[in-house]
Amino acid sequence: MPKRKLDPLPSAAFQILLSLADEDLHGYGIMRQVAEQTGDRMRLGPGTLYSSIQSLLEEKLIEEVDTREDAKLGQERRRYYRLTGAGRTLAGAEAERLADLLRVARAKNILRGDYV
Amino acid sequence: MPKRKLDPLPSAAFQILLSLADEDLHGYGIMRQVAEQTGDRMRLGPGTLYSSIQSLLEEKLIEEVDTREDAKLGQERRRYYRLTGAGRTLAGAEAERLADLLRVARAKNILRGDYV
DNA sequence: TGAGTTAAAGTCGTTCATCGATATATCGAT
DNA sequence: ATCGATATATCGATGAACGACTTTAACTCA
Repeated sequence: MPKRKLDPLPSAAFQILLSLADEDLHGYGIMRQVAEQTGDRMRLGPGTLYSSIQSLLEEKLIEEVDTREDAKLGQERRRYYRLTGAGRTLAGAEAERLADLLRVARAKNILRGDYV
Repeated sequence: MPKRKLDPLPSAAFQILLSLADEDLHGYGIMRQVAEQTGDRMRLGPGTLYSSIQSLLEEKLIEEVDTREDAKLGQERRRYYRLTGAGRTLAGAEAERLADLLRVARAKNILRGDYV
């Protein structure tokens, strides 16, 4: 049987899934969204960005959406992406995994103990 | 100025720091502790384990402790490691970073919203 | 109008993290 | 005496991440 790629989910891929959780975005928009979402502490360079998008598409965790309704000329270069059901599920599982890790960290007094 | 290694902190390295947060352990013990800590969802193979230990030592995030007090014969092969102050600080910073990510995930309804 | 900036998608090569197989040796139990 | 667990370590392959670079188009504004 063919081994699944993106297992474990690379952190760049998780960032991308997160950024698409509440809105469809194009590549460049994902870049900005990730930077914003992490308070600029994490940036996706084009290398990581576009190759991650490629894998996510292959695993059908995101899909490209036709934006014919975007009638603005000069916007055709944009390629919008949307989270699939599988993508949302996987992002949730990854978030749970991180939450477990944080529980461990808190139990060991690595993190101050207030609500995360 | 010389660029710091382990920046960003690889997830295997974080796991190791976590496993050392409340007790000194030797390599093999770290393996088992990581597996236990993550409910067996994450395992460190020897390749990742020993090369990560190497980098962590170089960056003085962990240190080797002489276990002369362990008088048991036949245990001399064990090499015990301990978290340094810098290691604890860095682990904390990484945990904060993950906590931030989880806040984003929760805000976007990726994670069910109870206390992590 | 033309210059510079930002938006946008992408390629390429390098470095580094991760993994699994393999090696080697000791220990405890059967 | 042999087997499985303990224990440390190396090696080679794969793959993730990064940054430099490229190309094209649109926007700003002097």
